[in-house]
Amino acid sequence: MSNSDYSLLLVDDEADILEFVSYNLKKEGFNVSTASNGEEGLKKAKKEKPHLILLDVMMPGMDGIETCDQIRNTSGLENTLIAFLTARGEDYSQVAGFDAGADDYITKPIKPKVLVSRIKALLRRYGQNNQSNDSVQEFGNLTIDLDKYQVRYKGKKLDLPRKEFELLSLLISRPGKVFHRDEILDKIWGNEVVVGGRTIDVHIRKLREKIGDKFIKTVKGVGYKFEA
Amino acid sequence: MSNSDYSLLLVDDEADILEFVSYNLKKEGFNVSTASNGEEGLKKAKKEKPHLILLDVMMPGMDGIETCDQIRNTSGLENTLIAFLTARGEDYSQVAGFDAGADDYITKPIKPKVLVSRIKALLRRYGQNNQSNDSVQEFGNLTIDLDKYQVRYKGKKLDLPRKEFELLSLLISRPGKVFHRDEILDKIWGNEVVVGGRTIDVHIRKLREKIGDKFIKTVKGVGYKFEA
DNA sequence: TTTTAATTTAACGAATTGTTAAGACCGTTC
DNA sequence: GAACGGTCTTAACAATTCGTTAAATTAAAA
Repeated sequence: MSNSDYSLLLVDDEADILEFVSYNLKKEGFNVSTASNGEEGLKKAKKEKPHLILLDVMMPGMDGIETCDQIRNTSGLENTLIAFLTARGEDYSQVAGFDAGADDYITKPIKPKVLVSRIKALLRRYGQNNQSNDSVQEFGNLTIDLDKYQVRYKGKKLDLPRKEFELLSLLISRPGKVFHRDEILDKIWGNEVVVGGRTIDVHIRKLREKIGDKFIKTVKGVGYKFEA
Repeated sequence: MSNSDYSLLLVDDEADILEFVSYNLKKEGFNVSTASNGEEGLKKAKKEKPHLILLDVMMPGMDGIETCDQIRNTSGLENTLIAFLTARGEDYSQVAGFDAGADDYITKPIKPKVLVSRIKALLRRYGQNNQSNDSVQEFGNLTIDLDKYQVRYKGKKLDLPRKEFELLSLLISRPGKVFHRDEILDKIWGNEVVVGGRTIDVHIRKLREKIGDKFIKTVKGVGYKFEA
């Protein structure tokens, strides 16, 4: 799972901080949305169901602790990750924060890199809990499972030899994209290995033998591509 | 679930801290065991399988980061919670800590109440999963009990030697997934042990001798996988 | 048509894994 | 502490699968 698979909600009343933190998180690929007070945060949380909510503690109106409480009591958000992000490092509020059901309590100032590390650590566990380890991709009657080195064609299991499997994986990694012969050699054989000019073709042949001619297309003079 | 249902392992080279922290955690009802260096910590972790490990970063010999790495690569401990507990608040080590797979990074000095809050937060969210593990898995006429180091094949009890059992457990931990030879060596032999190239095969052979050829499949050039 | 590139086949050689047996190692028991 | 039993590792060789090449054939482009 990459960062772009996760959505974060950032709640803080200070526009500067909102912008600075949000900028840094977006740069890392996260999907970030923001709210400038507790009420708005709660509303957006309900609507967007983000994976993680970053909450400022001190806010006018509904403060962070209370917002956290409300979130925890909202059906569908009981298990959302919540981290306080605050300038106060006092014991009282930290303990209170955890008591309100927070998963982390991060004190400002904090460098972006460190913040990102913490967020990743939180999400890492989250992703595990909601185990959906799908390394499986489907294209019509063709299924490929990267982890299991397993290809299914028309429901039948196929055990492809390594090079064939890697070649297919590569093409599938970006469906539609044409991979130049050089590129294929680089990625699968490595640039120090030298093989004859027809080697790729033979493997393509064997693949087509097994999964039919529809998926792998030749682009003459250039290379091959996978098409769904 | 109360604190007394959880066991913690505390690893620090300073006896004072070990005693102080341990005292405070015990007072809260946790089952606490201690180790005064990385090697000892790793050993105890393997034996006791605690719910959470508190690791000092700076230690003579194997430091916290390395210890964390090793723990993460130990079969059965991949998902154990790890929190660094350190006097250093530098960015580098904090990021490095999370990169090593830690779940929290706590900087000293910290008041006992706050520490307990953090620990509770960690256990609250993630401690549940590793609880009440069935530890018994069934695949047709094959049964494996992780806790009891016990395998049954066609109703017969099999007492597998340790390495064979660990190898089987590893493969079974993610049925279908292909484990690369490197990966197997890492997880079962550890990355500092060097063994010959045929060692894995021989163990696989012995396993197949005992549980038949149907379960363990070879993926040539890659590794092995378990299939139900 | 001529030329160039891709496909297909079969066969060989290389690389990987399977198998067996023997010895090293370790803890236990007498 | 000597003998024993089981485990782990290594080494040597066999078996198998895989990858590559070459050469003939077909298809596409100029």
